[in-house]
Amino acid sequence: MDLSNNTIERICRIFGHLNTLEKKGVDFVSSKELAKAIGATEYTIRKDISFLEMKGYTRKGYVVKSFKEELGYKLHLTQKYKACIVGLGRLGTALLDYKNFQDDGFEIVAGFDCNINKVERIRTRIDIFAVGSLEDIVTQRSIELGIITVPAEAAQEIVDKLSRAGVKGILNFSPVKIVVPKHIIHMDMDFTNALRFIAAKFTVQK
Amino acid sequence: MDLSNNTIERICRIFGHLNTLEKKGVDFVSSKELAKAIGATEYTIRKDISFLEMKGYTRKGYVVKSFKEELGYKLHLTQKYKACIVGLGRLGTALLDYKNFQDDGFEIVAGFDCNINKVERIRTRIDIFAVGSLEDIVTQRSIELGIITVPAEAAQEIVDKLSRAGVKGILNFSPVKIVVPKHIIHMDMDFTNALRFIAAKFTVQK
DNA sequence: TTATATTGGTGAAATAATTCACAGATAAGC
DNA sequence: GCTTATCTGTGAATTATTTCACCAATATAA
Repeated sequence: MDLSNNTIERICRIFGHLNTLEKKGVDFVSSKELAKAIGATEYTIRKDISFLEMKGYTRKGYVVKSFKEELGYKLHLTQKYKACIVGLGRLGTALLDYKNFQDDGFEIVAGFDCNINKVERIRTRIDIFAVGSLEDIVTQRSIELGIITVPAEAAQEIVDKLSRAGVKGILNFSPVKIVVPKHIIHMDMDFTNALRFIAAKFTVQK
Repeated sequence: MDLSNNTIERICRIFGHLNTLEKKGVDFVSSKELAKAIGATEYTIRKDISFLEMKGYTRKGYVVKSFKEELGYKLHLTQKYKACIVGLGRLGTALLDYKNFQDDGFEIVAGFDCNINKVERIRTRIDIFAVGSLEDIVTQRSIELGIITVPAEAAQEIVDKLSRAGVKGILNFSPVKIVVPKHIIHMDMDFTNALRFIAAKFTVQK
């Protein structure tokens, strides 16, 4: 398959919404409803779905349960993923126990920090280690995802460690551009830039 | 001005990078260097800059200091913005003290939670209130930005309160689509969807 | 049973965004 | 002082994305 980032992003949101609908006991959902739920047009949603070669039913829409399962299968969202968090400041420790991750099949199985004192002090049921043992632990535990919550100046070093340890994806919360090998998927979550974006749009509207 | 979201996003990142360069004492920066620093092509960067009707110097690039100032002025990123955080769970309290916000001119001036006990328990220098007084406080203190870190099911209610209280922008960390009046700018930060996106790209590459 | 109103699927059209190509400018080197 | 290499600015070309238009299917209602 050969999908654009926009399409993948929307499909992932659709998957999340289907979860919600399933819990509510909804059986069918139309492209129009999906579009409204994730903030897109019905045309775009139908095109996205057609890229995945999936089918709905005339005058009824898509069957929530089977549609979600097929989507999950095709996008590998049904399986569990093991993740680790590097940098146990306020944000990192908050994410250690972030319930939504666990609910969605992303299990945090380790936390790392360069401050040994912190490693001893944090109270959590998740195993905490010094950054020095990152590569060993990530390899041993077959951790596939790295979540980076270290300060900007340390981010690239952690990216390199995670890359060497063999993670397949990185979610970067530090506010700098990181350089990541092409075969590793990564995404940035820059809070400050998000606020800047909002502030800029106050005046520079499209 | 009439800029696309992509352009605004990149320009904001450029602004952030110019800050870094200025602190390092760098005087000039080329479109190629900027492109590398924020992950874009030099063509795109130059186009973005041309939309803002700003000029660089042949064979030297852009003057870091004045360029940053002009950018900050044009995009209203130089002024201070007052923000509040609604929902003081792990993430919300982490953001209360998020240093990068303050450094970038976004000042958190209030926190809100529906749990009164929590309001009394949290130790921070920022004023904490019950959600019941949100509209009053936001209005009184002329808070322009609302940061939402409540659970999914409470998010829309908070959006409505913030809207009535007159905020100009909303940064939404809850994992649901929120409905926001058109005149209010908003942006979503959905961590779980970010992980989904990464996992989906493992297999569905573009 | 028939008509009607919805709903999906999809090629084509329209828009949007990015990249290219190259002219113009000029700092640096010789 | 002349040449050259490099850097910006921008119209044109290309590529990507979204929207539209409309057919096919079918549940629902009359």
